[in-house]
Amino acid sequence: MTTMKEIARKTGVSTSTVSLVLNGRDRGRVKSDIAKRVRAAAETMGYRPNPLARSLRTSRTRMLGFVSDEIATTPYAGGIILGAQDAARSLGYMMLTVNTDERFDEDGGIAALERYGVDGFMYATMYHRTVDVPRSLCGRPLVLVDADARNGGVPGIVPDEFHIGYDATRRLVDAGCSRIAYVGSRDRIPAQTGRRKGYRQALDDAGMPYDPRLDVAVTGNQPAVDDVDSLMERFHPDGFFCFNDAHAWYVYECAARRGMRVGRDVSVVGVDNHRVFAQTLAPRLTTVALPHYEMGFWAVCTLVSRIEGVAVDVRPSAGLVADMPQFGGDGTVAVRCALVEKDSVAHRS
Amino acid sequence: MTTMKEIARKTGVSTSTVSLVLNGRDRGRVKSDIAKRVRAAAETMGYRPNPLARSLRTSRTRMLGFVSDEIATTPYAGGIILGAQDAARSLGYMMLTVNTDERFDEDGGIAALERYGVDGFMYATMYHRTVDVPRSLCGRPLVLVDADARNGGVPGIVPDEFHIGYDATRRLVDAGCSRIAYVGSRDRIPAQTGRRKGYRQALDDAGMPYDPRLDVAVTGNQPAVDDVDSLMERFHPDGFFCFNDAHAWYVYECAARRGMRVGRDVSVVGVDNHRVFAQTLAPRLTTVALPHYEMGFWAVCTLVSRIEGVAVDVRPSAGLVADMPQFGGDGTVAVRCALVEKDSVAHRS
DNA sequence: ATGAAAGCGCTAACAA
DNA sequence: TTGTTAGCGCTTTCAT
Repeated sequence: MTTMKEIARKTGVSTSTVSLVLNGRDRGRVKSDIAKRVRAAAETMGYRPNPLARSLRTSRTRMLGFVSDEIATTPYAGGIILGAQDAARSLGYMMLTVNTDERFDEDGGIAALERYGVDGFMYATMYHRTVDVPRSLCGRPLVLVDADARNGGVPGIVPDEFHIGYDATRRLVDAGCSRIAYVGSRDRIPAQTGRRKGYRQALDDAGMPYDPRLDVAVTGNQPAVDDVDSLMERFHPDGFFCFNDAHAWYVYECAARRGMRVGRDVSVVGVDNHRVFAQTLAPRLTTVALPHYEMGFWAVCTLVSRIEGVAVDVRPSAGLVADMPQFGGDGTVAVRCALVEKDSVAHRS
Repeated sequence: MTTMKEIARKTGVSTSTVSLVLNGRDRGRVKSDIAKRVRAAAETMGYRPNPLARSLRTSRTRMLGFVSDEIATTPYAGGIILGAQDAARSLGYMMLTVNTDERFDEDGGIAALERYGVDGFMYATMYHRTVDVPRSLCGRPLVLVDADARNGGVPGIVPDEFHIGYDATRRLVDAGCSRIAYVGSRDRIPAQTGRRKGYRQALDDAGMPYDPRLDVAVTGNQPAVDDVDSLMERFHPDGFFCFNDAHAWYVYECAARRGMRVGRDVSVVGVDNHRVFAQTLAPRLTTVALPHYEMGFWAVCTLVSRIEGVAVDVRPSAGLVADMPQFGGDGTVAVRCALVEKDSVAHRS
């Protein structure tokens, strides 16, 4: 590991000068040819600053704490972490990840992060829900991911549930469906209430009647299949907006049982909660992609811009971006989700 | 933040003494009542060591680098990270996570980790496969997770693919199935070859004939469904061992189409690759649980024991453990996977 | 425009 | 048994 001292010796200047130059604070303080020599030496010697040593003086570590509550076993997390990491790397930050089991040791992990001197925190939940922000996080730079703070006042990012419901339903409307069902969740979470609102609004905007019998909320597994089965049996929907891909599976199953095919006899749009469904299991499922990656990315950008007190300007790698909100906003912001077209929607216009 | 200096001042001793005491190296070097006073002061003042400052002297950070290749968007990762984190916390380590996009910037992230002074590395792939270990990792303490090193010589942990196939098939044999099919993958990866071997061995041990027509490898989506459909149509298997849960879905779909029910008319055992399937989608699916959590946990334990040169002894939190291998071994080790019983196996003995 | 010196919190020789 | 001193790599006054 090359140190500033070594560069100083080699260049015949003092470490202070090296420090100034290498931190880009040499404008009008160091003669430009000296600066050049220093930079050259640093380059050839492969100098890389030691962030830990630096932090001892500055008490800034360029490390970010990522606190999440991956309850036991969750498949959702990936994208968020990925997005956060990409942003962190672009901005020269490192992510320390910690998971709190919520009930016990909620602050243990946070305290550890603090000892390691992280510059700020992200608190992420693995599905969109309302949380009590741990008190140990109050006062520190903090951004919420996929979570609403019960007491408000904390910047954060969540999917735009309303538009998920709206766009999905709209897609079915555009395809010419005339009896569009919503297969929702029985949990009272923002995702359910928001998506359902979007569903109803889309119907309304399309001048289609809202039929409460087509608006179901299911739970469990066998019961859910039974409910969907009975929905099909009695009311013959020709389009289904499904709370998530698991719910969509019920429709696939029931359709298969009665000799119908999704994309031919019925149309289905589902929220791609588990991601894998759209990729491996049911490529034929038209999905609304949750913006996990984008949320992670946005969170880091926002956090860093607060830490450094300046706007940051990096963009996620192309192709992964759904619809990024502006950075740096206060309060919670919602990302619009992308509709990913597959062929599970029959066109009958 | 309380520092040693403050404790020293308050206690009327030198910081060296404080350091000795607080690091537990005071046996026979510091009078026990002084030690007691120091410890008491540390306690009441809420002293917590500053790991960064310490690392400047010791060049040991108690930070571990977790390098993974979450290709764009993977649902598998969660468990590994979770297990690794739990182990790390028990052992007083912190995890820095970084993802390498493999093609570009493979070493960028690793170099960053190195600058931050991690004590060791984990290199994890998000499905069991053979990898070239990045050269930048050579010579450093390193443990592979869910990966085989192409050139060998690196300790690591992978699932016991053979036993996955063996146990799953055995389960179907025990249930009285007489025509057991294997719905495999067309990828030539350890998971496929290993599981298939286990399948054949289990048949053999049960004295059942191996029928190559029941041993299929599918790919794609529609083609896969078609293949399974034709398998059912022509050879009427009564038991299916499926490469993973996505493959199992094909069986569900085809069964539904012909009015058959899994768990009644046919039996299915699948590998729970995506985890979510077993939980949400198909609780009726009897699954072999991949030991992601366990692998992460084991990896950290092994890594730490190599770093510190001593055996570590922590156990994962109960209820999550399939079958942990012993710690500290050299070379790659395989974890036996747990079979999770659901009711997708019909008993017809 | 440059350098000397102090110090961030901690550890480890070496003295005493 | 305890304290003094030096220094890890870096930043930052303050002299020069």
